[in-house]
Order: sequence, then structure tokens, then C-alpha cells
Amino acid sequence: MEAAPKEKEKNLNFIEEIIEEDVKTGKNNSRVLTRFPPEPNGYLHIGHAKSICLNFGVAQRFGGQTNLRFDDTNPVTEDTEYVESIKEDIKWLGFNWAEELYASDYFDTLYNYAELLISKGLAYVEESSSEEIAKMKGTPTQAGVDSPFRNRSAEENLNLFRKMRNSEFDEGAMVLRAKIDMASPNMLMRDPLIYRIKKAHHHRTGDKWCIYPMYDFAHGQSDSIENITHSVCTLEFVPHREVYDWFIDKLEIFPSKQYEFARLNLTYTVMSKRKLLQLVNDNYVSGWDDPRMPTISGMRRRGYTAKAIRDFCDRIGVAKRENLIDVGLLEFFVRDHLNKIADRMMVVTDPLKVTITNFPEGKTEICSVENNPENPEGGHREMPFTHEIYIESEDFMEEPPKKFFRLAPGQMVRLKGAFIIQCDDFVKDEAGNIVELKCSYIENSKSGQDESGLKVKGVLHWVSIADAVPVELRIYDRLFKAENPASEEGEFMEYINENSLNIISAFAEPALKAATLDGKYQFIRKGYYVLDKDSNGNQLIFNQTVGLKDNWAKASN
RNA sequence: UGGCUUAUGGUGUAAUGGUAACACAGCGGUUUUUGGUGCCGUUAUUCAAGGUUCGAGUCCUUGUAAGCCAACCA
Repeated sequence: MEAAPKEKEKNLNFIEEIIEEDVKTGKNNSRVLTRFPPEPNGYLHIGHAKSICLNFGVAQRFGGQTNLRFDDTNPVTEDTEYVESIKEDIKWLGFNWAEELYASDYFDTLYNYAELLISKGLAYVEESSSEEIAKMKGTPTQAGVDSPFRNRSAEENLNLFRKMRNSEFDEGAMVLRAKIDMASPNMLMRDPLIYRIKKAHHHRTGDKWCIYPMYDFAHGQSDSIENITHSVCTLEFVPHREVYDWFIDKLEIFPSKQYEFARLNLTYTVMSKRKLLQLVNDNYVSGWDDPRMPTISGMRRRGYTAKAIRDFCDRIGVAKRENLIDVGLLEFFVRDHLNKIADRMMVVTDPLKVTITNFPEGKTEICSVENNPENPEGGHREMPFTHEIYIESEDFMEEPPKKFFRLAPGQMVRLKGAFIIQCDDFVKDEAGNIVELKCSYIENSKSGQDESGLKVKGVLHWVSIADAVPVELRIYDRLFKAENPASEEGEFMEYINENSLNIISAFAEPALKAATLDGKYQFIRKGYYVLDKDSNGNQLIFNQTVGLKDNWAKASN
């Protein structure tokens, strides 16, 4: 009999509180329907992951569903490549949408809404240039002035708008504006533009339209058409809420409600699609899925798991305060998950040859090594132990400091999963570099059948030279040198870290030849790694997901 | 000379008028065939000034600071 898992009384965030209240009071018949509304003009990043976890999460929590709706009202920047990547990323994160929809599905309805507004005397065709429109808008501290085209008759407006649709005017010649209030303290209420002419091919509607609705005339209405109950977006849309509500009110359509939360900011990176696109276009990174990118696809290629990202999003919470979250917190959740699931492997990055003087040349002793101490069912693998092995150069010191639990003349260590060895001698080249160690192994100290009675403090990773597999390791550092490059003075590009990618060669144990693209590995005493898709038959390439914590290195600084 | 939003440890997030808590980071210890993991402990917080109240992080007033708003972007 299993004890009923006690529902942890988790605190609700402010959006969940609103929804809980709405469900309790029977608003919308207690129905909850949210939506995730990306514009298909770039790849999803960790900031979107926060929004996805929120939108899908609250719906799940309150028995509702979530639509995926592509906000594709600007054909110039949008593309199906992005649609596909966005769908893949959401699925990978572990969420399923109720319906896949597009704002462009509603172009006919939206057009009719516009005509309705015109006939109500609430919209007009503007012929001023964009510069003139901007000038007439005033400033935040100064009211705008009415356009000379503001008081045309509904008939004239309707006629002109239909001609706009029929491609009788050039781009920029005319726009449709809502007739609200040029003196509103909210700049967005000063007769916002709602339709513009763009003679561009749309990724879904092709060449059917030459006029496209603006965000403010598409988003709220799309929510309403889908009967979205809670439309959750980021803080920069707060001033848009008044416009959102105004259109729904004047159109007399289903009253979806907008709620805003603070977007995620992470240290040492940037989080806008525009900036990320610039990194891609200027070749600072290899693409949207470069492992240094904060994109979902980049993090996936880097080896981050969906669970780690979800746990992170859970932990950072949802509020209305501007925030800058330490990327170290994300890395904590990555390590936390990987520690439980990654197979341990041995890889030597800076080899130092060790000759086991009392182990016969040509002989191979097979060692059975545990794959994951955190997982009893993880099994074992075989590692060959031979006369000559590699260890890390930094694991030997001729004159060790106190508490150096590694190799030094006369000192003993355990080779992980194999034998205890003792350093008897070392060889230097003409330049004084240590090039080889002469060690003896303790025959009855083999892992799992140790009868030596010896206690050694240090445990080293190692690899048999004859069996070692040369591999390439790609080790990543933060993309930017400034904590918050976007808020720093000058261009964010000035703060880019030129040394964010470090490629090194290394020697791996033979089991790594069987590495797969979705396998997760911990290179013992080094970090977590995944096979990169750039690997081929001749060359295995691994990305470092994140390094292991290293208290020894920290203490010696 | 505008409007809107927000202010809680180093970073985030809770506390819904009644003992300021949780996570990460930091620091110390312990376990360990990874100087990893685990476990234990610990440092540190209510923007300011008034007011209401038996009692204020929470309510009121006045400040201060930060963010957003003047794209035919979303």
C-alpha cells in the first residue's frame, strides 16, 4: 500500500492566484485556456522557456489547455524554418499544445473587424507619412494633435481601405488607424496604426494579402477568437493592455484578459531575438543552435536536459519585478539532473605517460568499472589496464603542497576502478619538463577485490595508452564578459567574450567509441559532456555541457 | 514636464495585518574508489521618512530609485 503522495502546498504565483480565483468564482464557466504566441522570426530561447512553462503549467494545473499560436502578422521577417524549430523546441521541453494556430488564419476575420470599426466611425485611413504621423503623436509629456485625415466619412474610409486591400496604393502611402485619443497619456492610445500595406509574400497566405494587421490589432482579437481566458505576456506589453481591451470592447467580442509578468534575464548573455540574430549573422557563433547560445536548440546541443530547464523555470518563479538571474542557477539544475543520469567515463585531456614497471608489457587486465554511482542499475563497463597509461599532468607534482592527494615521488593513489599505484621515479626532458612517471602497481589492490589493506586518499582517472581513443573536446565559456551586456554602456557587442570556445584534444577510454548523440556522459573529475553532431567516423567530438564543481581549484586560489 | 509598472539577504522567490522563510551562491564540517554527489551546520534581508493599529514587509501619505511607453516590429 503506497502512501498517498502529499500534495506539496506550493505557493501560487500571482498569475496562478488570479486564475485560481477565476476558477473558484466560475468566471468563463471555470474554463482555462492559455496560449503561447511566438512570432516565427527566430529561435526560441530560455526566456521563452519561462513563458512556455508558465502558460502550459498554469493550464495543466487548473485543468485547462494551451494553444500554440504563431503571431505571423509581419511576412517580411517570418519564415517556416522558424515555425518548425519552435514546434520542435516546445515538444522537446515536454509540452503538448491543444491546437496549432496562426494569426494569419484570422486575416479574413481581422479584415472584417477593421471594416466594422470603420463603419462605426472608430477607424480612419491615414495618408500622412510615417514621419508626419510620428510628429503628430507628440511625446510622453506632450499631447499629440489630430491628423487632418481623422474626420473622413465612414464611406470614404471604407472605400480607401478596400483600395488598400486591392493593392491600389504603394507601400507606405496609407495606413489604417484606430480613432481613439490623440491626447491620451498612453502613447499607444494615440490613434494606433492597425493595418499597413506590405507587398510581401507571406509564409502561409502567400500573395493573397498586401495589407497586414499590426500586433495591436491582431493579438487581442486572436486571443478572443480562440476564447483564450488568460493571455499571459511580458511586462513591456503593459501599456498595450488598454488598447487590447479597447478593441475587444468596441468589437464586442469575447473578453480575453491580458496579464503581464517580468521576462527572464540571465547573467552574461543577451535575451532578445534581435541580438541573438546579430550574433548568428555576424558569425560570432556557428548558428542558432551554437552550444553557447541561450536558445533552446543551443542548450539542447550543449547537453542541457529539458528537465533541468523546467526545474530552473519552476525555481525562478514568476513576478513583476525586473530580474537578472545568475546563470549559475541554471547550471546547478543541469548538474543536478545530469549527476543522476550521466554515465561516468574517463578522459585524459593533458596526458602524462605512466609506465607500470611491474606490470608485464603486452598484458591486458580487464577492469569492470561502475557506470554511475548514483544509479545502482546503471551497470558496469570494461576498461583495459596495461603496461602504459595516461594520467593528467596536473595529477603529479614533484614537490607537492600539503593536502595534495595525488601523485608525487613516493606517494600512492588509486586509479579509479583499477589498482593502487605508487610513484617510484619520474623522467624529465632536457627542458626540465616531466615527461614520464615510473610507477609500480599493488597487485592485490584491484577495485572490488582489494586485499591490500592500503588506504589512499587520492583517486585518479586514467586511460590505457594502447587503447585510448583520440577525441576533440569543445569547452565553452560565457558568451559575454559583462554581467548584463544589454544594459552596459555602448553596444552589447563590445562585451563579447572572444575566448568563449576552447577546442582541445584528449584521450578517451574505448567505451566512448559507442557514444550516442542523446547519451549523457560525465568525464570523471572533469565535467558533463555530450557527443556533438559534428562528429564523424574519423573524429569524435564532445561538447562540455558544464564543468564539475571543483573545490580544490577554488581552495588553491 | 506625462502615464504605467516595480521596490524583501549577494541573486531570485515566498510570507495574503500576528515569530521574515525557501532555493542558489558564500562560509565551516562530515561522508566518499570522482577534491563530484550526499548529509549537517552557518553568515546575510523588508528603499526612505512620517502615519493608522495592541501589532505593519503587508494598509495610508509623501519622497527616492529602477524599468517600460513617442517602430508602417512583436
